[in-house]
Parts: sequence; structure tokens; C-alpha cells
Amino acid sequence: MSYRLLIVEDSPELLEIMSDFYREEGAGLWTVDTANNGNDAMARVSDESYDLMILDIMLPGASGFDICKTARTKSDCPIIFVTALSTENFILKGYETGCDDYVVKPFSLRHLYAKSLALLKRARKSDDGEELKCGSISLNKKTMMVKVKDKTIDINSREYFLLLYLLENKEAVLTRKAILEHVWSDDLNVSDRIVDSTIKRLRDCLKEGSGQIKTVIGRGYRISEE
Amino acid sequence: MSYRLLIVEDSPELLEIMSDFYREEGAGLWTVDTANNGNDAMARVSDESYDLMILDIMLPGASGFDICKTARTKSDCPIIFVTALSTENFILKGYETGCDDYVVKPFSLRHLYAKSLALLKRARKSDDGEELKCGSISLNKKTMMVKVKDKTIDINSREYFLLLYLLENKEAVLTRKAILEHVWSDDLNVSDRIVDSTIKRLRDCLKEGSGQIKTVIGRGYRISEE
DNA sequence: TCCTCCATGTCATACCGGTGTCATACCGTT
DNA sequence: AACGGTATGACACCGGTATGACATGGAGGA
Repeated sequence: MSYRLLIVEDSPELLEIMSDFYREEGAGLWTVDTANNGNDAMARVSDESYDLMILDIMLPGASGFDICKTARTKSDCPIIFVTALSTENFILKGYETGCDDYVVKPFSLRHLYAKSLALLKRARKSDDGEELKCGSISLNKKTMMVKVKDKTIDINSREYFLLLYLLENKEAVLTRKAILEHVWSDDLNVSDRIVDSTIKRLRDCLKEGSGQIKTVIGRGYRISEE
Repeated sequence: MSYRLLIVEDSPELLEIMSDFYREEGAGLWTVDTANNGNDAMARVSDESYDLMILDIMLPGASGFDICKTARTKSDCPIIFVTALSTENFILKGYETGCDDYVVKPFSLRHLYAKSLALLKRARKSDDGEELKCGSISLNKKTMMVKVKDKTIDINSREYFLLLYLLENKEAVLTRKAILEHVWSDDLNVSDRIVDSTIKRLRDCLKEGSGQIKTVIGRGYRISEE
């Protein structure tokens, strides 16, 4: 699996140098999209989803600041400005719009690349895509499929969202109250014993993985890597 | 609540300028610790826990690289190098040791400050709530997880709340009466010998950390950093 | 429209482990 | 050595949890 990168830069030479560098250096780690003007960039930002964006600021059409602001309305993806605008006002404005870093031209490509990896590593901590894993259990948010030891299992809706909530809070103890609020938010007029029942059904579905759901008496449940 | 910042820099003037800036700019947002040599810095990194570190590289004693590596063995706190070493090799080495950013002197203090905020914002995403720590024991109120030497342990309800009460009053001697009122507030019709029993069970769970719970004969118990 | 099936919630009961009590061993202080 | 206080292990009770049977209601097909 590779990371989606968007590079926006109006100089065709620099754009090519940069995108080639990312494509080659990572040996397939990156899937690079490019844009050489603000409007194309805006279109991509709205339609696609990226793991990292590198934006010039001065562009034909929308500016890098505009792109950054728009991107922030829909995602939390790391954003690096790369620009010749080196005055402090521009730099601070960049951070105000929500960027993660601001690099002034001329710059070292290797340095930028190292920054990108560091940032990606940090961003992935909080949002690791569609796959949630815990021990032998894995759940894919996009396809809504659940696997135990690489074998797909069937699972009902409530059980799915319960498992999702557990996985999103791996290792943490979740009280019945918290579970109800998250998984039964559509209808809170249920007995909190329903959690027990659904946990049982979930455990039955998980088979060998069932032991990973721990009962924490007096407090709730937690999922652990065994 | 404020964020803990460590600045390591061997030039006294620059150190003062930086720490003053962080103290004033954030109006109490930052609690700043400083060190002007590698060995002091190492000691702080081992003993304390920070939300952000700003490290010079060339230092008397241990280098900034050494400090970064050591820090990474115990925590994931954001680290920024600030140094005059501007060659690409040094920069890449910085990222290899696990830093989040590498700033070359001379630099803009406001830019550094903006970087710090951006980094803190991103790091906090993965931050899982407030941690009570005491020596090798740590308890997370949000996830209700208890760790000893970074290893999660299982703990029962009473034991958990007893430990919580001890940690919220770190180092203080707590009488059985006080403990009963806080931990057994639901049912005060119990013998105060129950505290002894529960302390024992808690110690059994804590294993290597058990020595941190001290008996204070004739008065009660206290938890200490060993 | 009716029937069937399945997802989901409720309930009664069985089960189990957490938790409190107690008796005894141990320890430190005098 | 004696005494007061603490540690420890055994034991039993009770409350919370597991479990299976049953009720309900909605979706989809004939």
C-alpha cells in the first residue's frame, strides 16, 4: 500500500524534479498527483483524499493558502508549504491557515523528503486509515469487512459498530454507558444489558479471536492484543 | 493546564531569549525547563516527561542526537533540532534519530514558535488523555489503563480506584479512614481492614511496582516514586 | 398482501469471580 | 519478651456477567 501525495507547483521543471524524487526515492511508497495551478489543485483536493500535500503559495488561480483552508475543512492531512515567500508575515499566515510546515525556497529535496516522512509518521498515529488491527482481528472501515486470522467472518450491524468502537479505543476500558452512547446513539431507550448480549454475539462471531474481548468487572469491556 | 517544554542549548544568551519567548508568548501555555549541556539534558529526559523538546546538537557532554535517541526509547514526544549544523548529512541524521523537524540557525523565533504549535496540535491527536504517573506506575484516567514499566496490567475495580486515590495524592500519607471515605464511599459499612486486603491485592497486581506503595505504621499508606 | 427469516432487544436463570471477613502469622517498636 | 499493628491466605457470600430462550419488528420475496 502506498501513500497518496499531492504536489502543487507552477514551475514545470521544479514540479517534475520533485515528483520524480518522491516516486524514485520511496520505491513505490508514494503515489504522486500533481497540479500546476490553483484551480486544478482545488478540484483535486475536493475530489480526492491525500496522505500528504506539498503546496506552493503563489499560483495561477487559487493560492496555496486557499487550497490549505479548503483542505482543512474536509481533512486533517499533513500540509507543507514550499514557497519563495520568506517574510515572517507570510510564514505566520501559513501556520494560521493550518499547515504543518513551511519551507522556504531554495530548499534541500532530501530535507523536505525527510520532513515528509516524519510528518507522515506522526499523522498516522492519529489516523491510520481504514484498517484497524488488534491481535488477530482486523476491521476494514471502507469495506466493512472483519477478519480473524485472515479469515473473513460474517458480522451483524450492531456487532460491527461495537467492534469498531472497541478497536478505535484499543486496550482502553469502555464503560457500558460509553458504549451505549456510541453504538446505540440512535436509540438510547435500551437496557444496558443489551451490551452484554451483543458482546456475546460478537464473541461468538470472532471464534478464536473472542478471547481478546476482555470483561472488566464493574467497569466495562476492553479489547486487547491478547 | 500547560505544556511541558524542554529547551537544550549551550549558549546562555540564546537559551534565555528562547525560554523567555515561550514563557511570554503563550501567556502560561508553556512550562519551560532548560539545560545547557548534554548530561543535564539526559538526566531531565530520563526523569521527566515533556510535551515538546527543542534540542541543540553540539553540546558539552552528550550530543543532541544522543538525547533524541534516548528520548525516543521512552516517549513519542515531538522533538525539534535547532542547530548551526546545516549540511545535508547532519539534517538527514537528525531525521534518522527520529526528530520531527530540523531548524537551521539563524532562525526566526516566531517561525519556530508556529512550528511548535503545529506539531503540538498534531501530536495531541494521538495523545490519549491525562496520565497520572508515579515512578514506574502510570494510570490513564480516560482509558482506565494501568501500566507498570510500560506494560499494561490487569486490575480490579476496587484496586483501580484505590490506586487512583493514591496517585491523586502522590507521596502523601493517606489514613485508612480517608481511603475508606474515598474508595468505599458507596458502602461505608465495612471493616477498615478491607483496606489492608485491597492494598495487598493491588501490590500483587503491580508486581515490580509494588514497592512503591509504602506502609506507614500507625497512620496508613502512601505511594512514592520508589 | 402475507409469510418467512433474520436482526435485535428483553428477560430469567445459572454461573463465577470480586470483594469483604476472619483467623493466624509476621514484624517492628518499646 | 510483649504488644499493637500489619501481612497473608482461606473462605463464603453476593452482585455482576454469561447464556440461552423468547418476543418483536422490519426487510424482502413469493
